[in-house]
Amino acid sequence: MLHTATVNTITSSTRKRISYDVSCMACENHNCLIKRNVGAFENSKLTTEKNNLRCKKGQQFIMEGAPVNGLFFILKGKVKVYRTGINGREQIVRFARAGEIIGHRGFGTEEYYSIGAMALEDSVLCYFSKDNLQEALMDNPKLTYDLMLFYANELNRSESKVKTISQMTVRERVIDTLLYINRKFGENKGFLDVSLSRREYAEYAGTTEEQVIRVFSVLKKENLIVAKGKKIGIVDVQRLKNEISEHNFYLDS
DNA sequence: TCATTAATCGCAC
DNA sequence: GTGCGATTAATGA
Repeated sequence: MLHTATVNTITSSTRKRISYDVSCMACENHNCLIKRNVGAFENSKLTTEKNNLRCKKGQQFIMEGAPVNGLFFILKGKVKVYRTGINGREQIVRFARAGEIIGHRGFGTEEYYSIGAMALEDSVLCYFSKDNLQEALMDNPKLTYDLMLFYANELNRSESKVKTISQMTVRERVIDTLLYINRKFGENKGFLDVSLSRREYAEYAGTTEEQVIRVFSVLKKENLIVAKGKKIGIVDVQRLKNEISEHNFYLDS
């Protein structure tokens, strides 16, 4: 009755919702834009009509070409955002962790998603309808400003990624990818705290799976990384950074 | 455990 | 650098 009383707007299919279907007020996720500004709109429709969505690992929750009705925030878990290229090859646009926004480029004038999104592990998402969010943005400059900062960052990163892909060698692109993953997800017990396939590294770096494998095994020999199956660990972040910054392409983002 | 799936390597282009 | 196929390792039901 207290904070399980959400739902009944968008999802017609009955999903099991146990915990995590929590109100924004009680939310623990302080990275979240909504949470950080929640005081301003305590009982607005934005928070009361929020939906929670549970995604299993590998589950796609945004389909390319689907109409945009709202935005997703990650409450818990990790997600990849990608675009399908010409020959069916995927290009991973970015990764996202708890507190980040998914599907924001579709916000505003665009009617359909130009990207797809998939959970990399079991995740919980918050879904806000476009209308409610628009209303909240109109009323809360602080929220709007925070969102703008987020957009600015994303734009900056995506611009530097263009440079990365067009001007760096494969080895450098793979290193750049590793550093990005490291910045984004951090590490745990010496390994990057996310489980990605070689193919996914390749899709982000803009190469093929084989190239990633080759670069990985070279880096292993040079004692720059360690690899145990899917788990990748960076031994010496600074040396990897140096290798890229020599070429002046490294941008912290 | 066994079957499926991913990682790796070698080789041709 | 890229792409294919065979071999080997890892994962999960």
